[in-house]
Amino acid sequence: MARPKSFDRENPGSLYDTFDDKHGLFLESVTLYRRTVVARRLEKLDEPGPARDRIAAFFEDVIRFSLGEGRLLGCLMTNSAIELAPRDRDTALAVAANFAEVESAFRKVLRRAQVAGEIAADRPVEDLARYLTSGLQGLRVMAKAQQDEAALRSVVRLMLATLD
Amino acid sequence: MARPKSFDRENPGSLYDTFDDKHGLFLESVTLYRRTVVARRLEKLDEPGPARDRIAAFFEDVIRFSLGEGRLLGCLMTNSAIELAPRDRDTALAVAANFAEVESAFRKVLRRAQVAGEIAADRPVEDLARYLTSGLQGLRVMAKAQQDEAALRSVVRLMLATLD
DNA sequence: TCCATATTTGAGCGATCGTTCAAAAATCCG
DNA sequence: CGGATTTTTGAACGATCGCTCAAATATGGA
Repeated sequence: MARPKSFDRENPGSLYDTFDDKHGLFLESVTLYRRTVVARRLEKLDEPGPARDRIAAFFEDVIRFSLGEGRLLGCLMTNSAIELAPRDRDTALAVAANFAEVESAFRKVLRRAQVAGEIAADRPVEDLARYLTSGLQGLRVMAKAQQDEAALRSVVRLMLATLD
Repeated sequence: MARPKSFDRENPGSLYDTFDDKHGLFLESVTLYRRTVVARRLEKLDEPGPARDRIAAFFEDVIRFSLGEGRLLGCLMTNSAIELAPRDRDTALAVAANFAEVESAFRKVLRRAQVAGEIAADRPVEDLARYLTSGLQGLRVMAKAQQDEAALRSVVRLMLATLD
């Protein structure tokens, strides 16, 4: 794990006073990330306007981020799921809770779309929300290997077609 | 990176004679993985029978692997995409080539399905193949966080519905 | 002001990392 | 056989890891 010199060469002690150990510091970082980065992103699904457009805009944002600002780092939750979750129970719990949160946000907007008549009332909202969450993770992986914006957009287009 | 003691405490030299360095060894491992594990899995898409059933069986295999034998390690290509690709050009190239290969295998089976009349001739095979590849990666991430077989299967069900 | 207490500091511990290489052992050739 | 060559061996290097703690400094109360 990268560590700025100011934290471990000049004054590692303060870090170990505040958090118990490296693992504790990491878990706190995950919590902070969820409360800021993830929360902010999910809020976008709640914005006014046609619910389906909100979902499309959400994925458009993710693509832009993945190919731009977040090209190197990607998403901490996706990275943690792949790198840490299988061998670290605490991380696994945090990641599972995060995915549940994302799913919940999708459910909310999908129900809104149903009420607005944009999505048929008999579509399985729970399954669709999970499907979108999984598809989101797929995009994050794909974006790391090929920076082809048009390709990623075509994936999103087919994902959104499932809502019809 | 895990290293069996026999390789680096008893005789690290032989390893450095065979491969230049740790990075070279890793790239050789990726190549071997693609030629064995990935190739074997993709062959399943070529087996006889209705093409759509082949795709369904393929994803069923992936779910079984992800929750069973591969629960801890997962897929080397997915892991490499997330962990290494953004900072290592060689890995990025190998992962991109791998995903292209997966996509190509999906295209092949989708075309077969079109010829057999199982999938409408006007469906965009290229986009669908990429969509399935991305969806596959999504499953691999989801499986690391929640070992819920029914949930993963419901995702696959919706993915396959896109083929209709 | 003076002492007690709290905070900041960075040197440094033992472990492991990626890697090298001299010495020992095995193998080959005449 | 014997000597030259190749292979095997594991000790060890410098860097970095996660982490600790005594000493230096700052701060608070009397």
